[in-house]
Amino acid sequence: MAFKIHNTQGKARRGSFSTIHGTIQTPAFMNVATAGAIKGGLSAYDLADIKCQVMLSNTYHLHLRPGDKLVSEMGGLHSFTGWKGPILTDSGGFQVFSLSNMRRIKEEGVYFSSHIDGQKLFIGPEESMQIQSNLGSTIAMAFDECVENPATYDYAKKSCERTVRWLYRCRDELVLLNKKEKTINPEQMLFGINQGSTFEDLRIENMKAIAELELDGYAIGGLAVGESAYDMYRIIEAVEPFMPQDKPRYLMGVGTPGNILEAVYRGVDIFDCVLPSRNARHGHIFTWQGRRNMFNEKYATDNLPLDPECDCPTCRNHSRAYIRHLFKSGEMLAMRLCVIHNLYFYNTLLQHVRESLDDRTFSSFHKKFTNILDKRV
RNA sequence: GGGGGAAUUCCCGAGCGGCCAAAGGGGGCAGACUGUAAAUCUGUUGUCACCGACUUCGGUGGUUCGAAUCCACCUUCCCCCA
Repeated sequence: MAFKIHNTQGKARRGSFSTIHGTIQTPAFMNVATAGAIKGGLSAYDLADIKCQVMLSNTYHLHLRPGDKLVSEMGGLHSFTGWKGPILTDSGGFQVFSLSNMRRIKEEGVYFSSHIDGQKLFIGPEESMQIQSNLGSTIAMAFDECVENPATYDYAKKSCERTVRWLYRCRDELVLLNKKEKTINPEQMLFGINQGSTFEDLRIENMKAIAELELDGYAIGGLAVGESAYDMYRIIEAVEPFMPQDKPRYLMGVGTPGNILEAVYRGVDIFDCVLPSRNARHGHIFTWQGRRNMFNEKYATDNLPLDPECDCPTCRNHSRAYIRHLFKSGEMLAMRLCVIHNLYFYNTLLQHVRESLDDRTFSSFHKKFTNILDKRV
């Protein structure tokens, strides 16, 4: 079995997930590299320095540019980017949400107008699987609709039933693709995605339906799209009992350090989020004392590292005053240094979560940090 | 020596009698960002007793009900001719 649970504390699970590109220790954070690179100027050779276990890339974006066929010709995403570890590719389902004003959803799939040049393109379940197969990622995500919030009950129900039909098509297509001769990763795995907006009964019904497919893992999608943290935790709690125990559970797009601790506490194993990298580029950093905005005047003559409790390459070498100056001067190094710090922080946070589960101190770790990490200092 | 032009809020720069505490940019200060159309976006930036009042547009003095805007002189800077 690919996924193994080492021990649990309450709902929280300490596990490992083996893939042909290496074993992922869970709970884990996946580092977002939408177009095949972590924004802010990080190369694959930087990923070890930020303790990255898994890289995440995007089907829609790589299909548009440079094209999945080209990536395939270049030997697949691993060869193309130089990252040899596990890669998860998101299916394009999030773009159904984020690019909602330039697409139309039909039963067969989604018609997009390219956000780059307006060109018409179609992505359905089969297309998404074909693209992800060409990319050769470790884990492919099912093509879904990330439903916007708030949604009506009727729309959420219709959408999530369609997403289930799409899931069957994704599964069937991937079985075929994995058997093809020139397939880059013949062992590409598939995760299904739970939807149902903020309606507990829809979420549960949907989870039961997709669990029948016995996929490699299960994700909770459609959260952190504007609903309250209370609703997010409520939905996780509602769905969790119906998620297979022996498969990794991935909460898509979440979240703040506090969100992640709360979700681990409720039984989630894997996360990804653009917050640490995007905020870093905007000068906002995460530390063990809370969040900081490096643009703030108070850091102008502050000679301490970003986080005195951090030993990332940035904190080992540079002061807050210097990094503030780099931002003020428009130096791209500012972004790179802060992205390195924030991702190191997230990956280290999850490492501490794992260690606390190993020695059964997660509950006090959770209690100690869940509130302070999201606060501003 | 002669002729012409210009001085605006931290900076650049609009404004050419009332709708001007004064466009726009820059800079400053602050906020947002959750499966990345984001090195982006938003707010704010004379003072205060801040739904109102007060002091600002090189200086001084005028014209006018009313002036950053018109007139006179002064100061400084720029350009052209000698």
